[in-house]
Amino acid sequence: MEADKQKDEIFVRDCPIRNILSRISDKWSILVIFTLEQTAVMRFGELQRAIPDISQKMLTVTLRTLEQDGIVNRRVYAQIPPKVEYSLTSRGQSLLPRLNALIDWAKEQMDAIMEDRARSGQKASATSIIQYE
Amino acid sequence: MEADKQKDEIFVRDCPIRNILSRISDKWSILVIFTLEQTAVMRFGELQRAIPDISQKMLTVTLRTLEQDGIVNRRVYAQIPPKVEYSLTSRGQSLLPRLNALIDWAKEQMDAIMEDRARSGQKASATSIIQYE
DNA sequence: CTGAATCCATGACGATACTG
DNA sequence: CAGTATCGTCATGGATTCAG
Repeated sequence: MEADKQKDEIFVRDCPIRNILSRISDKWSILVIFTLEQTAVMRFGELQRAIPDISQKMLTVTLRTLEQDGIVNRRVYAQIPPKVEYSLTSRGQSLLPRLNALIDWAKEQMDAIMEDRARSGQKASATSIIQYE
Repeated sequence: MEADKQKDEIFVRDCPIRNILSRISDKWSILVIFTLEQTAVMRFGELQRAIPDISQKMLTVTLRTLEQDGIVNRRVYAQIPPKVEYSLTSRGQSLLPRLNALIDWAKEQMDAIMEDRARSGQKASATSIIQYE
């Protein structure tokens, strides 16, 4: 009734799986989370240097979303020049083991998948930012 | 040297995490995987009925990708009308525990996240396709 | 029944410039 | 230093149509 002009923005299907996956499966969230795992507390500029490919905009957006989801803390110091520190919340830390389980699986399967995909014309240069032991 | 006209399509950063996440974090893959977990072998039409929101195109694309990654099997019966059955491969099944760990976490945190997000104007109708016990 | 092919809307993302 | 604002590009995915 109230949805005459525009479509209903409420979609019937949004299950927990999709909700959580959409939160961490964007382009940069995982990378930020793992970067913060290695260095518990980081300033904005540090994160940017640790993840060279990310733009300021996307780093900001990613951090804001992670903050909204209670995965990272954002601590602002009232000083000039500004100083803002980011760190994982306990919820963010509780996510790590699960994420690691998934990534371990990924590493196990990666070679095989790459071979399977070879004839599909898949690129794979392996310079990764985060070191996996 | 060979990249004069066009940009290099090879991006320096593609780490295993991103590679695997990008494979399962599209809109439908997870849903298909979990649907196939519940009913081991399903025909195309069954999958479509089990996931009402998905379009034929996206179901096809999703299944093709999952097949390329060795996560689902595709079995074609040479008959008219066509009959195609999909099922999880062993690799697909090995993914499930990890995925479940993540989803358990998601369920645990979901309520809290929703409350945190309330003031951000987040929609959340909870009619999910897959039942979580 | 199981797709393939096409067109198109949306939103994610990147580059750049500007600011307290 | 840590953002915000704006704009352009491109991939994702939905609707529709055609086909074996």
